[in-house]
Amino acid sequence: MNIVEFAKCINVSSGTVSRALNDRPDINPKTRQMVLEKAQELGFTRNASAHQLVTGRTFLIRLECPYNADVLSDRYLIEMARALESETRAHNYNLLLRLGRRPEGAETDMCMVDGLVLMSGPEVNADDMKALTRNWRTPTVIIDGPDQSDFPKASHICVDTVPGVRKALQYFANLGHKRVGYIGSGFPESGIRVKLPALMAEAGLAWDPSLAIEAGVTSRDGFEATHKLLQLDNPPTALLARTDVLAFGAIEAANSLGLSVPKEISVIGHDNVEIAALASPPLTTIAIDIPQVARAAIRALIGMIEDNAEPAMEVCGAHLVVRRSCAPSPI
Amino acid sequence: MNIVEFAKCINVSSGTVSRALNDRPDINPKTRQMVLEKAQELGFTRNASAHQLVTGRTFLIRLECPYNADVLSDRYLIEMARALESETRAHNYNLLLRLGRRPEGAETDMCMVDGLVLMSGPEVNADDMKALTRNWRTPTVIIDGPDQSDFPKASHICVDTVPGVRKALQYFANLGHKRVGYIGSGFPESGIRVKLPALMAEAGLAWDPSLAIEAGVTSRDGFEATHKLLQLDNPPTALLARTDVLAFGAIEAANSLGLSVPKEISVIGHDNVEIAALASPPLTTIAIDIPQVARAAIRALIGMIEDNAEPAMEVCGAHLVVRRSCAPSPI
DNA sequence: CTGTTAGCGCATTCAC
DNA sequence: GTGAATGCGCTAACAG
Repeated sequence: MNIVEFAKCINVSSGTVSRALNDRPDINPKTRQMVLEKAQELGFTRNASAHQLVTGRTFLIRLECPYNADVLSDRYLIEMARALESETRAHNYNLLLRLGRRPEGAETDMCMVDGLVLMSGPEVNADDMKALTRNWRTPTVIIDGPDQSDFPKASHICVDTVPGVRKALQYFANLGHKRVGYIGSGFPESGIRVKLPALMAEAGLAWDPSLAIEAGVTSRDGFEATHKLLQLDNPPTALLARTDVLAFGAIEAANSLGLSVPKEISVIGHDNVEIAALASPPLTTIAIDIPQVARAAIRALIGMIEDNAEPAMEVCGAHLVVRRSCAPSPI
Repeated sequence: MNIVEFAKCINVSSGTVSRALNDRPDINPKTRQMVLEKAQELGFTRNASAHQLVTGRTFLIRLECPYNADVLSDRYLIEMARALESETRAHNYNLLLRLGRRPEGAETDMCMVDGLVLMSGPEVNADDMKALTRNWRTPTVIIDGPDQSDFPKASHICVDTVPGVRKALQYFANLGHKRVGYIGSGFPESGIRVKLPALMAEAGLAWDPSLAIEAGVTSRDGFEATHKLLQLDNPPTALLARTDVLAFGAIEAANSLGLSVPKEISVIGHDNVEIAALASPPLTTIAIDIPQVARAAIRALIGMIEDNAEPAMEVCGAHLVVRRSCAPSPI
């Protein structure tokens, strides 16, 4: 049933139906009410394509993740998708999902969107971005790291882990720890590693380079790094790991040396991986407030779409999820 | 630029352009070639909404996950979304994402789709399904467990974990294990628990009910259950856990009793959680072949959409991902 | 406030 | 093989 048939059924014109459906002011409230009720009753739904054609709006937002996420970012991805979806839905938009790199060229896209959410990632460069946005003709928000790429036409939501690290170190300091070890990965580019001395100082902690050690990615790597660390003459009493997986390895290493976590040694991870809460002990970890990021992103995007707002820029800092892997310093 | 303007630019009629774009036979191949090249050159893209209006097709498929996944199914969800997205894209469709339960009523959906992929889940009932599909007017494929719900108008892809359990037990048997323990959760509804005696027999393993023990969901629960199991007079040499998280607890428990995995005790998990590959030892686990499920689902769905095919039904069994948490029986 | 009507951009007849 | 004309279902502008 189309709008004119439906209008005939209920003895009004198609114009009136359209006004009711679109919540226009120039209609008698009682008429609107009646139309809406009848629509429900007779199961009339307007044809979305025709609506789109004439308004030029699709109420579609596309989420692009143009990289092949490694296992560790899966959690981040699904949580982000979940948050973005619920946020777009709250604004009556639908979320289109596109994962992974696109084969070059061949973009016969049977689908127009009102806005774009671009997740930036390690393997994504400026040209990719430009291609994805078709030269920024569509309102776009980019979710990326603190070193924001320079795309003046797009909104930016920057997720910055440094505040989380800051809180973790402060937390250690408050628990009386003096010697804090760091198990990193990807030295030297790893942004955190270079900022560590300053962050330690900020928390009132002494900085000892021999306590910062590079590991790989598996829990075994964390295990081995921790083994070395704990066999130092003056070992750390607290450990900050670059990822939760490394942290799990660290806990294992401590246990294998007869040290219990958190009583004798405290551990903080990073990522808030799904298992972290279910591990024993439940892992304290640095986490990004994903719903907050999603909220900021969609707010900025819809501002651009609906109110022609200027590109916005917002920074979302990580925080600390306190569970049970930390305790006061034994020393 | 619309189709008629573009046509004028290149001195043909809009009809010809349309024929070229839609790959119709009744056009001179050279003309088609020319039109396509010019379109590329001038950056002409046809308006998707108008195309949709006139053809009634949107090339949109919606993925519905009408339950609030617990952390453990996140991995399953993201992997499934990834696989479905890549599969739909291969067929030139776009994937629309909808997660979580919908607020009842209020379905003013600004969006028409050609097909629906419904992930069934623990909290989903028949009425939910019916509401989501608008009484099965849209081609639908349901991805659910082996106890398929009876929706004759929809295609079904059933994921069945039993074959995975079968392979795990067979694997244990081949390694010479005689006493295999089971750490479950959610007794007695847990389908696997009731089938266990038969499956054990099938693998040539003796069935001892005292070796099947119920645990909760955290790794601590797995730890405690395993502790009990290993202090039996005649303890198992191999352990099958209902989830990877329980398996991690089991490994910890074994270690704490001075037993090394896999040398002295073998462990198999279930879910292929992201950390499983990065743990030490890397965990052997029962996993679903998600890309296979996605392929089957999209194939069935597109058959219904494009060829008016009958609802299909396919079963996808789980398999075993062998890593390094199992070894020959020490006894 | 409501009915009438002219497009929106495209695919698809029908003529040629 | 190609061009011209009709209609898809809706919104918005105009007339009453």
